[in-house]
Amino acid sequence: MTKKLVLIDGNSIAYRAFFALPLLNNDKGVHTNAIYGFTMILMKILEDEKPTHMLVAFDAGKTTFRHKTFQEYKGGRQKTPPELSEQFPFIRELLDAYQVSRYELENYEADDIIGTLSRQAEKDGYEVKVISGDKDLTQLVTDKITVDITKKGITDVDSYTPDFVQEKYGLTPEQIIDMKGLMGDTSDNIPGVPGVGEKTAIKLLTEFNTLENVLASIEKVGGKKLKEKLEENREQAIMSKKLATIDCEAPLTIALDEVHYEGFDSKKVTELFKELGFNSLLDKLGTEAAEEEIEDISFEVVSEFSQEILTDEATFYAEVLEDSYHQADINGFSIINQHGHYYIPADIALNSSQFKEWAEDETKLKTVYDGKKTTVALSWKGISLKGINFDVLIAAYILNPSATYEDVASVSKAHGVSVVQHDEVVYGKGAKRSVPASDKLGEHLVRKGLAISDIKEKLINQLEDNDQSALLYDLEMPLSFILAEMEATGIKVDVDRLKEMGKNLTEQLKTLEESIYAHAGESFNINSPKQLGVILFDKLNLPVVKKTKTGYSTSADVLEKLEDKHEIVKDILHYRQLGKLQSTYIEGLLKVVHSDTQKIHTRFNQVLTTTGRLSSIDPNLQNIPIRLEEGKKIRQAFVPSKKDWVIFAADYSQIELRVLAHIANDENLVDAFQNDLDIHTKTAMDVFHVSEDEVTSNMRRQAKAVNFGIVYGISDFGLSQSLGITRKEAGEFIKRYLETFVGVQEYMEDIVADARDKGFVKTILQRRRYLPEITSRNFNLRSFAERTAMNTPIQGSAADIIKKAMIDMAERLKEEKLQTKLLLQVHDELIFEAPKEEVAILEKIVPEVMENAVELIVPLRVDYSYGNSWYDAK
DNA sequence: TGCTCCACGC
DNA sequence: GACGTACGTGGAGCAG
Repeated sequence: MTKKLVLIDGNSIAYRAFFALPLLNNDKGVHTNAIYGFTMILMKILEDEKPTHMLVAFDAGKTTFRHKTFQEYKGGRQKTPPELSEQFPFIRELLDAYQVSRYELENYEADDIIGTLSRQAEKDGYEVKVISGDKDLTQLVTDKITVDITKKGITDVDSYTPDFVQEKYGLTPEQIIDMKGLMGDTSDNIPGVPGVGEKTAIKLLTEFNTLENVLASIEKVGGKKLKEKLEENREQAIMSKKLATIDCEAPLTIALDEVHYEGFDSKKVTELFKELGFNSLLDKLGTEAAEEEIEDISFEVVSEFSQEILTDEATFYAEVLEDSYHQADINGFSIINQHGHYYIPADIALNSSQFKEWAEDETKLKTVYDGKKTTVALSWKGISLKGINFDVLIAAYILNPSATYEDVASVSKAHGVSVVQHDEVVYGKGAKRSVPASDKLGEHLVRKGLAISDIKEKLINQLEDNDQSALLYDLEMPLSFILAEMEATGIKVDVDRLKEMGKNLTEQLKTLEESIYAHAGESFNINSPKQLGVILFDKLNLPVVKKTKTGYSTSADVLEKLEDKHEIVKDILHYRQLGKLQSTYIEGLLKVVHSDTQKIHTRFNQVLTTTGRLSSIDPNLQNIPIRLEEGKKIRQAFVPSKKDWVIFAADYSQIELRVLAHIANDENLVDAFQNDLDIHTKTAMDVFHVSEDEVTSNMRRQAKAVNFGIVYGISDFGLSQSLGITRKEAGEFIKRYLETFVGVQEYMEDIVADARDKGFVKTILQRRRYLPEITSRNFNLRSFAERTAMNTPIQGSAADIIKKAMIDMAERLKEEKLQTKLLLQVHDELIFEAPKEEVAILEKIVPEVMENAVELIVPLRVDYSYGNSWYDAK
């Protein structure tokens, strides 16, 4: 058996873990995030790599031999935060419990220890794996030495092999140090050659191979400036290279055979986990031994279908690599069932009537990952997918809406299954993204199928434990089928109308542009905040109201304050407004209209927001203008898809505040809604202690802003911004509001306490959001978590309600045998298209269904309207 | 290509 | 007392 050595860059991994995770702490007030992250990585490595030898290297002390070469080496670094320093002793203790060797050496960095040992091990025939967060280590890569560099998360890594280095940089691993010599490294304060970045360094090294050769052949280097820079910084480059070079002959006092890994001391590890409060890891520790890892997989490439493949129950995966799945190619399928693992090339499936029959048979049950995507992609191929009975993606989202769901691997790895690689690894990214050869694609798709099928049971159990099964089966999954239909249906756009508006805008913009240039006395790019700032604040000497990180702020609220100071300002505001309409809405929408049908097909992301709301992309149809008349006209271009049909829109009135009234059971608020009062006026009356006819429009505006703040969980600062008052005044408002609505005040206090206690908050339909930062000692993090605790149940329950309404509505439309189609959802609003003759019945059933989606202690109210376009449905 | 600024909706 | 303060999508400019 080959010997396998794993070397971990201890400091680097501890840092990565510390910054990647929120500042957790255990019941004794010890911070544990770095320890926790370190443990996760350690467990993962032991499981994935099964090393025979292992060592964790640490940096020793502050100075190393490199400081003799360059005093400022690693200068300007932030001091290690005390919250991290205090965790190092525990990390050492952890390693001892795991019986993993650790080592540090005076005057040397962890890099040098790792370099020296990896070279020795390679010579002795070991396979070597290095784990770090520092890309410098990639210089060590050889056929036998692989370096894993952590990415954004903590357990997610890029594996650097010679091929990977070649692909990423176009260089050999040895050339990494030449690259550092040229470009320097700001994090280590290595200077390099000024003006030379990664691109230039790679170009030079591709041509000249080494830094020394570059410097010896300066005359051959293209570009006069570059030549000069290299000439001037010759010494500095050589020194930089020397600094970046890992010493592979450090005088270690430890030998390879001393770092043999024999397995961990489970008693000590358990004890330590208990002390640290790592309960989830304790569970994992227990199950780990039982779990078998699938290393190699086998599968069959299907060329013809049989009963064996198209079974009554299966995991079914369809791959779509294009950005959008509308009218997209499907690149292949996989099916996992009791008989085996199958890869089905796209054309085999799509040309098979047996496959179509199976896909459309609702008694053939399918476990999927992203059923909506699968359904829509297949619907464009004339296949109406039925029988989905479990969606792993949605289940994972319900269990934790705060995680990001990028591909099957990200979901399965989060649930401890690692049979599948990330799409980026298999397909590449950016310009390099491509479909691999059939066998590689097939294996990847089968692995996805296996991962989906592997995590299913775990997800089911967790949902059951959390009382969230109904949320999956009765709300989110049925909703996904409705969304699929909405997306596939699309909404018709009057292209000529959009173009006409565009022409009009172009003219207006031209006029404004001329006027602006005349006021400025010169022409410049009005769309550039930087150039605009120079004109307004340097040339015209207008007072600076606000600055951004990079210069003057020119945002609308700033410009509004300057409106009466100079005529140019009004024009700029107008130019901005129209420019936004032109670029985002006219040009943006025209770009995504399907030329054959004149329809727009958005995609709703059902697994993105932490509150349970949907989002809409490509295009975003949830932010079409409505506030200002000029923008609202865009809605005239959204029309019914058939002659004699109308657009029918219905929206909930004040749904979030009604939800708040319900959850908080606030007597005053409940009373207001039961009597159907104007809630902002009522709020103004109570907060300002005046009668209804004494409420001024300004008082109502302020009350409205406070209500808005409550709904969105903004801070006193946020409220002060939206009202243009001081923070203190805003705080005063909030205080008075809470004194008026005591039920709300109590709710706010209780929900925060509850979140602190349980670690999460939930909505009326059991949607959860975890708030680990609610116990943070960092004021910002904690305050944010507290506002989130107050806000998520409100916004999330409102999202639950409209989702439920969509399901009930689809059901009702079917029952009534109507042709009406649901097209869009905009958070508290549903937009349909309908034949004129169905309007009468819609006027009855739409409000009825929406208002009765759930029962609250206050009534829900729905307003509706219809017309020849979305604009007219107001 | 990735970041910043700005602006639209709820 | 400071901290940096609903969320989401997308376009334009700009630096490297």
